[in-house]
Amino acid sequence: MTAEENPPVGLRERRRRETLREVADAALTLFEERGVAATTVDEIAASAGISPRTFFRYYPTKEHALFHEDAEYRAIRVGLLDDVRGGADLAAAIQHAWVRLFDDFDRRPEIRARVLRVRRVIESEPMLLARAVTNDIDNADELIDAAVDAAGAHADVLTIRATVAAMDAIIRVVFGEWVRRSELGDAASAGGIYREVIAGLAPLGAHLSRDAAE
Amino acid sequence: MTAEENPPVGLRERRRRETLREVADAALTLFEERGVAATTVDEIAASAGISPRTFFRYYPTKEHALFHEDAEYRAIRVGLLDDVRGGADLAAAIQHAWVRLFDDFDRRPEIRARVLRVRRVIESEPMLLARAVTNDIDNADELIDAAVDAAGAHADVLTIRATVAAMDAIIRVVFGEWVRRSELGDAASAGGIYREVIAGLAPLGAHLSRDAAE
DNA sequence: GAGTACATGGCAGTGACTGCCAAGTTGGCG
DNA sequence: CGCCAACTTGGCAGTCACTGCCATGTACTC
Repeated sequence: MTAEENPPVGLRERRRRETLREVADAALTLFEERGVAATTVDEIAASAGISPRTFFRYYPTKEHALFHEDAEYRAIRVGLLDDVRGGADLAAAIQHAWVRLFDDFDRRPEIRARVLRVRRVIESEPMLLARAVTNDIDNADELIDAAVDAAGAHADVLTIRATVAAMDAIIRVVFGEWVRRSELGDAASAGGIYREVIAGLAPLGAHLSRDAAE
Repeated sequence: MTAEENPPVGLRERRRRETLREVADAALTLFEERGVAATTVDEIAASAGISPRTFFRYYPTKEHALFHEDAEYRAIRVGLLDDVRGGADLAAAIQHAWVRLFDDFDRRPEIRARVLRVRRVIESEPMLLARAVTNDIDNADELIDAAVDAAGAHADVLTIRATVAAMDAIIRVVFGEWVRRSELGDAASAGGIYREVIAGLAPLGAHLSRDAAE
């Protein structure tokens, strides 16, 4: 008996996931080849072997097909939520989650390669960057709720929001730089870039803690 | 002779600016009344007294009509660019520019009211929030270039990028909180919220400068 | 006052996305 | 096995955002 996830995986569900993935791959490839604007939903659907009407039952917009969340990504996110709900320091937990993902990139080239392809397309079109940001915002809301719950009655929601927003912004910069360097042929490590950014931000950090003391 | 801007303001240009503004107002009002998705370009155009075809000669998408940049805003941005090009500390200059704008809000209720209306609509639709972020990113590029120029040969572009991104993220949180509180009937001051956020971020700042020292 | 550059509006076309309906599949159950 | 119910798919028609093209008007130039 091949071990599958236990209860909620019927045969239908597995097919659905396969199709989801195939459509995402088709979209990614076409986006890379001819750009996002020049790719029609009809083409993506044809390339994935489904009708255009069905495409929209899998993804609400053509851009969404690019943001198919792979398993590793999801695992990291769930782990982060657990940590935070368990009372971990918010900023440290976020940092830990991303560093873990970045380390994964260095260890597993096939994951690294796919994420890099996706991020490269994202950086190439402002529209996609916008969608990526809305994704970040959605995820952030979940994280903020978790942190608020963990902090209990005396939760400082505003600070929690600001912390998450700042960390997200930093991560976006890391991805941007990662793509930029890789396009220059530099096989940069995302984790390395992250550490560079943190180091560079030390003066700003000092500035922040000083300002508050006034 | 009424003092106008000197060289590049013909009669045509003035009309254009008026129309730009009228269209933006029409869009804002309709968005507030019935939501962004439920408002068609035809309605906005009709309400502003132009044809739909002409609408697209003023704004590339219906969302863009919301992001009409008013004079105060532009003045602040230009001032910031000058400061940075003049060699001012980047984070301090950004902070200074925003605080100046926030103080303007407290002093001039009509500006405050309009910005608040716009931000309220923005916060109500994730897509608009995303557009706002991409706008910020575009403006950021200009600012980053200025900072890089000012720093000369030994400019640390990555740190500059990260600094600007982090500050932008913080400002977005401020606007979000400002809208949230104002919807609760609380006539909050954006400047006050900014100071609250900075104070709350002190531990994160300390965290950042400590991490870098490791 | 004529000529030119530009702004406007209409028209037709493409492409994203939705609701609706008909046909095919799948899964459960007697 | 056979049958019903639930679900999935694809086609069709419709709305709306947005674009290129062209004819007509309006503003600046000399």
